[in-house]
Amino acid sequence: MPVMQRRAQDTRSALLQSAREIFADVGYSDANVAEVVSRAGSSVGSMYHHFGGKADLFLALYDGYHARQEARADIAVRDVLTAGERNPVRVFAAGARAFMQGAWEERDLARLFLAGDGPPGFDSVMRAGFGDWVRRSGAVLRDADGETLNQAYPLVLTTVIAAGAREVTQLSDEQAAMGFADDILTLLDKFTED
Amino acid sequence: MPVMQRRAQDTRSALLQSAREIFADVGYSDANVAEVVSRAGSSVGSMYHHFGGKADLFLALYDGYHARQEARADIAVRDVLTAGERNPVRVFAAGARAFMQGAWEERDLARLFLAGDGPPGFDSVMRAGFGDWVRRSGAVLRDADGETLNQAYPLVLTTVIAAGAREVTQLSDEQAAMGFADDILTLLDKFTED
DNA sequence: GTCTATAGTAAGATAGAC
DNA sequence: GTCTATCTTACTATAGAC
Repeated sequence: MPVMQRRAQDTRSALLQSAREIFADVGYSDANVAEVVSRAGSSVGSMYHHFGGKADLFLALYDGYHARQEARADIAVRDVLTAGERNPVRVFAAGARAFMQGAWEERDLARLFLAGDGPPGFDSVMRAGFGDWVRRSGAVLRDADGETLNQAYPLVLTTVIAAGAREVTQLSDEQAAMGFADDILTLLDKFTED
Repeated sequence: MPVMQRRAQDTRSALLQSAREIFADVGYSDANVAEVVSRAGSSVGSMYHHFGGKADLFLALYDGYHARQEARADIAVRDVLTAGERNPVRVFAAGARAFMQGAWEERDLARLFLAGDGPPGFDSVMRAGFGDWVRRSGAVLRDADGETLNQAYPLVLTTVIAAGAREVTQLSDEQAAMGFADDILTLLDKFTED
């Protein structure tokens, strides 16, 4: 991100905030750019100065969310390692749990991204990025046993956590949400034992 | 479906076939109706006579695919029951396997639907229908044990099979595809044992 | 039922003044 | 950087001949 004047930063932020509200409210395809710029108190031209268009606005929101999610998971993993945990399954679970908790906290955005309504191609972009994270974080699990791994393993990890996150964003009560998340983790445990 | 003259049926089929090819080729959002009717040797007016528009054309393709998938799974379950299988896990697995095999056989369509690029709201429509099937087919698994079920169980079944189907459509070799499908089923087994 | 032609509409994107 | 006005594209829908 290039250095930016104060006013430019403000415009950019206002546009992102407005887009976040409107996308979360009506979804990607039903949102229109005119209302985004209007609510932001900006203009179409300004929006196109800062972003490449509607799709790019959406992707910018995703980039921010994605970065925050990775940070949350990294911190959780670091914490559990600091606490002396060495069981790779439990280390991975700590990251996955933080991921689902983050999805719940930012459920307006998480719901949007997991709903499947985004710009063309977004679905696979998201899956790819998320898959990377699981492969990195889940690497420890693979090193644990020497035998040939079931090739479906990374895919199942990815999908189950993503599905858990999606489900959790539908719950308004935090206790219920994290209870569900823990049920997901219990099931994931069954993969790794025996 | 109302009774239809021969010519009307032909037009309808030609439109569906053309839509199938074009959607599979460039995806939903990049497809345009003009080319669909052109390739079908039909016309815009005719298309609007038979279908409600681009989205409806897409949904009609999905309805057909979905019906064929349910039929395949039902037959597989019936066959395995006829063969004397009584283990509910293996009965369910037979249905799930047929589902993934069907996705591979019609991978042009399956890829399209699982890619996440469809008319607004299609993703949740599909998830809902697919969830119904898993709940019906997976009911046997729940009756098997008396203990309180992990609430994440149906969700995990759904997502893992769907993800398996999506992955399988990417493989051009049938052996590789079904090998992957079996790896998925092996992992699902781990949920139900112990 | 099918076709051509065309009007209407919505929204994303661009140009160029300030 | 920001704005207004305009362009372009593409889907939807309709009218009316055959």
